[in-house]
Amino acid sequence: MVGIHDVARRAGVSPITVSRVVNNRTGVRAATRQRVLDAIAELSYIPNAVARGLKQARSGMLALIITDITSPFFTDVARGAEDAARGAGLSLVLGNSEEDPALEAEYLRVMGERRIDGVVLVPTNQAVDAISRSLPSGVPVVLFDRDVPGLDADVVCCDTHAGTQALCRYLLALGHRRIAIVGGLPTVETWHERVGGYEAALQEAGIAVSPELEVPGDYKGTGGAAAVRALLGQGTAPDAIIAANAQVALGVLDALVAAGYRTPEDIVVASIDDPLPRSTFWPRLTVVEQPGYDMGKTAVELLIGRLTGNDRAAPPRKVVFEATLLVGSTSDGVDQPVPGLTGDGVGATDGRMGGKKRPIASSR
Amino acid sequence: MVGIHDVARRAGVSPITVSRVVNNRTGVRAATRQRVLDAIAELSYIPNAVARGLKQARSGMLALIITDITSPFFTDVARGAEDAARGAGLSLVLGNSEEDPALEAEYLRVMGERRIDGVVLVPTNQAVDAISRSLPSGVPVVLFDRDVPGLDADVVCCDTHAGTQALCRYLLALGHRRIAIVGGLPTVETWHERVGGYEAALQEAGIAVSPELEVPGDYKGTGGAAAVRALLGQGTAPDAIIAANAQVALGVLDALVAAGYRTPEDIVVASIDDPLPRSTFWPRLTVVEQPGYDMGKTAVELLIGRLTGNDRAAPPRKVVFEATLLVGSTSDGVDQPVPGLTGDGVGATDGRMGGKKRPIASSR
DNA sequence: GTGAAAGCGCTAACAA
DNA sequence: TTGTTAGCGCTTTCAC
Repeated sequence: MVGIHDVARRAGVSPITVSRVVNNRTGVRAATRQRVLDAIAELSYIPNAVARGLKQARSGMLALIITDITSPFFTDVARGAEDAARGAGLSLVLGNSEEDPALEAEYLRVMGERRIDGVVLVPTNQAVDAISRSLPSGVPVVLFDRDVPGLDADVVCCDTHAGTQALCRYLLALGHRRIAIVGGLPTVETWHERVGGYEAALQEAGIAVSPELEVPGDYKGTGGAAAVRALLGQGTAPDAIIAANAQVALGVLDALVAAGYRTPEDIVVASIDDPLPRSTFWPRLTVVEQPGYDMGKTAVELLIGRLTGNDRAAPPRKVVFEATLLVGSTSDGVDQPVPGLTGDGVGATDGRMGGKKRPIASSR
Repeated sequence: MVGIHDVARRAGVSPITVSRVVNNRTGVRAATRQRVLDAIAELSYIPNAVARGLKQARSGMLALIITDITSPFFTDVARGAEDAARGAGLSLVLGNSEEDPALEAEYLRVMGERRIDGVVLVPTNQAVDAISRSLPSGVPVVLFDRDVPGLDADVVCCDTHAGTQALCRYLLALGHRRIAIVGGLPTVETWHERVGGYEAALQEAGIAVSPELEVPGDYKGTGGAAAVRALLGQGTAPDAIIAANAQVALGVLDALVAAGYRTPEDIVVASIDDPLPRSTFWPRLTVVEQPGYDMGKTAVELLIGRLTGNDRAAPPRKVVFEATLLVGSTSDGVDQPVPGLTGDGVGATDGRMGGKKRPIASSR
């Protein structure tokens, strides 16, 4: 393997001069620079980022650890994170924890040993220990999608409480009274957030909360289908069902069809996150959408802020994005965002983030 | 940052002994090992994989460079690749080329500098140069989904020629005569493969190939929708449409609905790859499915074979997986694989791979 | 504008 | 079973 030394000899300079050229640093005469560039080309020299990383104590890599790589939401997140990382010359190492704390801990350990420069983590409920044990101190962490109390980390998430509340309000406005919410994982904060928004909307409308209409699951399609079967086994069928995420929505629709129900004629289905790319498919669901791409991008940008030193020691920040209600054909004919229904201060814009996707930033 | 030296001093041994303990090597007395482990725990020592990588000239990382991270097929691939990599103690660095040769070259350059141990690459049509220029010689490459002639690399792909042929045969058996195929990217081999299978089936049935029924696109939903509009603008509408991949299928369905056509009553839609996870959604499409998870897993296993030396210098291998025809409700009521229709030797099993997903292995 | 010396943290080869 | 020596390929510090 040809090294910086070989290039230096060939160009008749010292290794450090080659280093300066490779890293585009000033202080090299144009003629010298050209000689070095020629030597690099002639020898097909490829700089060794591992050696550079060892010396500089920076690997140039970030970790992205998510809980479900097949979820369209996290796929969007990964794309946003990737774009932001590449833009800063960083690479993204992928981890897929499958909601398993042991797997999460294993990933954190490996990432720590690889001297990852920062981590975007969708935490399980046992992440605190794993983080402090596995990561070298000083490695910045951005918690994603879920907050974990008692951790000195930035947080990027989406206000699905307000989003679900808006969605539920909308269903109530359509005249539905027996609304179910199904499919979220009870060990994860986001499920309780969504149920909270749902209950808030019911209470506003003076409707009693029925525990049997809140059916948890595992954020997967099978759980959604099982929830529907459970609901239909009860005395009275619901007239609307809110699926806790995209995959659950597909399971719900499948189970409804299998049981002989039509959507939206018999039972309306709505969802947190769109199960289909850009809502292209028919029938369009009414959904509350999280801006996954921008959330992923923002998470990496927060990490980069910590790394480049500007924000190195800033207090932990929490960036909350707004969910957008998109009304589709499973509940009615409209097909536009309905911002008015979001209410409660959601929609406020924080200047720092550009406000494109309406994040609401606040220190914690 | 605490290093191996600090641990050694604390345990009263030499650094190399600590190294042996950390790497679970034999030749350390149990008592000594325990002293070292205690010291590691007391100091919260985290081994530095960057330094180890520099010394051993192995980074312990593989690259996965795909062309569309939002495609459900490649998502499955990533999951399979991830699982295989983790099982071998390797990490996966992600790249998303978006079918852009420049971006692909950039990723290859960065991965080369990071001294990635191997690459799984979904190549654009300009990959040959980028590979030879950017990767240190000796880094094994597995071409994925698409073959690139003249490259000393293993290949993992799926026989979508046969798959599309089977799908088209099936549509012909249902009585369709004006069958279109839409949405693939003409710069990519896989489109021509699929069209080839389509034409073969037509010719078997004695039906002339009509160029206006072969409408390319970009493997995205918008292209599928545009293709449908083009087809409907022609004199006679097709009675069946084969979408070149999952995303195209959604665009096709969307455009059909928008134009007032029903599926399957007016025009039957079928697809290469299922646009929805595990076919849970209704109406189920008739699809030809590629085993993405196993293909991704196999690709990484091939790389590992090259790395561990068993197959280090073996001639390039090509592993061809079989596509499976799954008949769904958009074309009729059945819902099972139809192996009989696959014909032509597809379905043969290669012992080496276990045959679970029926790969057909052959040296090139 | 350019270079010499030193060392990042680890492990291979050899020695004891 | 344990330790010593040397060096992976690069960049930082200081000197010229």
